[in-house]
Amino acid sequence: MGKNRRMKIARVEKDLSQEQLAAAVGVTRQTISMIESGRFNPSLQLCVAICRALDRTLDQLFWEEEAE
Amino acid sequence: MGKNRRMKIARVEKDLSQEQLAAAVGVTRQTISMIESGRFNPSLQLCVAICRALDRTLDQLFWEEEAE
DNA sequence: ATAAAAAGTAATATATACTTGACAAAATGT
DNA sequence: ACATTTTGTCAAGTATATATTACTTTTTAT
Repeated sequence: MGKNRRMKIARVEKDLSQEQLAAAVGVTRQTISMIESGRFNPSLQLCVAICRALDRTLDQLFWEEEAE
Repeated sequence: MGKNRRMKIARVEKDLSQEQLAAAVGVTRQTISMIESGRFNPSLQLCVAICRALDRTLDQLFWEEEAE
């Protein structure tokens, strides 16, 4: 569970503050903050809601290919 | 939150029982059962673990395009 | 340099994911 | 038809995601 830079970038590209994104997906600002800073494990539903708000898919924001 | 048929299909294609998949990802059989039958909201980490065990990505198992 | 907005973080509380144990129903193999 | 494996489901417990409130630090704008 590292930082989620992709999510932060997607949010900034959409010109949303953490608070605005939080309101859009129905959680608090703190929850968004902790997800971006990678120090917890959101539910699938929340991930999907974030993806829809930011016009991305799960793979684009939350999937990491493994090194080989 | 409907049934997750894609996950079940991917599991069967890999010839794994719910119990084997559960062991592979470190949860109980009941948890896998409830995810497949769509009556709860797994964590991102668990979704990722399931994807890795089944050689799929998040989009392949857990993303649904919206109708337009 | 100052003010305002945005973001990090901490403590306590609550909702819910997930476990454990157990039993029944359904599926599969012989 | 029977035995075995797999799956569905329930009740009660534990762990953790998320809320709430509040304070501090950083960023952005004037």
